[in-house]
Amino acid sequence: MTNRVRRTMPLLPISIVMQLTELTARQIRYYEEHKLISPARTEGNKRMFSLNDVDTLLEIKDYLDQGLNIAGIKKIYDLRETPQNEKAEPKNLSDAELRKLLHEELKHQARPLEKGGFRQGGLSRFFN
Amino acid sequence: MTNRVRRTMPLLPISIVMQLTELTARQIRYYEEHKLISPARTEGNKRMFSLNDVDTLLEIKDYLDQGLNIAGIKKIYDLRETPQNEKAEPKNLSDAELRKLLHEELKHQARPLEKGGFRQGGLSRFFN
DNA sequence: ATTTTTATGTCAGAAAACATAACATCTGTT
DNA sequence: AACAGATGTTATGTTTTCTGACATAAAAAT
Repeated sequence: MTNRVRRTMPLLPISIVMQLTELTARQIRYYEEHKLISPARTEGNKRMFSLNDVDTLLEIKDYLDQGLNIAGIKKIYDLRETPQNEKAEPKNLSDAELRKLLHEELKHQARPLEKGGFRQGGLSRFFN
Repeated sequence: MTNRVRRTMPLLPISIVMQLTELTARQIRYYEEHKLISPARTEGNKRMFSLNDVDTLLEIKDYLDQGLNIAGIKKIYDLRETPQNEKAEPKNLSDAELRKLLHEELKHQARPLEKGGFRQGGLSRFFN
């Protein structure tokens, strides 16, 4: 009878997002503070999250498990959101930074293998 | 990247459901009081609604617009949830009651024609 | 034509959920 | 050892939601 939720619609309070992601409120707010997500706000200033936000949070968890730090994850997202002019100028992100990022990632190559047991990516667990 | 939300999962606070359905909290609680919906509760007793609940509420709105009353809508839902043994015994719902229901509905046949402007059914508006 | 019932509005008081901010702690890096 | 990053914890204030009571307009019953 119904379809796909408009994934950007701010529907979920932080308590639900905590359950869905198994993150603490502290963590979620910290990631927002560092611009990894930007949940909407109610008139009364309460955060309201979209399904996209939840997806992003699950990704962040993954990246952190893989040894990346917040700065690294941030850079990855900044790159994504800037397909810009077909890979125009290298922008203001130095090669040094990118190399460091890559290095960081390689260092931790022996990854923990999904402690949750299963994680087929994103929100698939909650959908059908 | 993602799919269909597990429609029975209690995800939404009443404020969001109000927006989604354009019902007041009073109305939503009243319909619950009359067993048309049964939203989950948090530990702290706050209502949490599933997408199915939202669908149901939109249906209720429609039925009310069509002149049905709460009792009538309730009966319809009770019938639905009782496909039971392939239409076993007529149960405890008398023919008289059913005739009354039908009559009720016919009386109001000249329906208002969707004041909202558009309503293609269910949550489709919020999905893609 | 009254009286009753329905569906909803509104208000009050209490409790839950959430907000921000500060300080604490652990871990890995310099 | 000192520091920075990520998160835990606690305190305090605001928003949201709860239940319950009373009010009311429209519909139904008498």
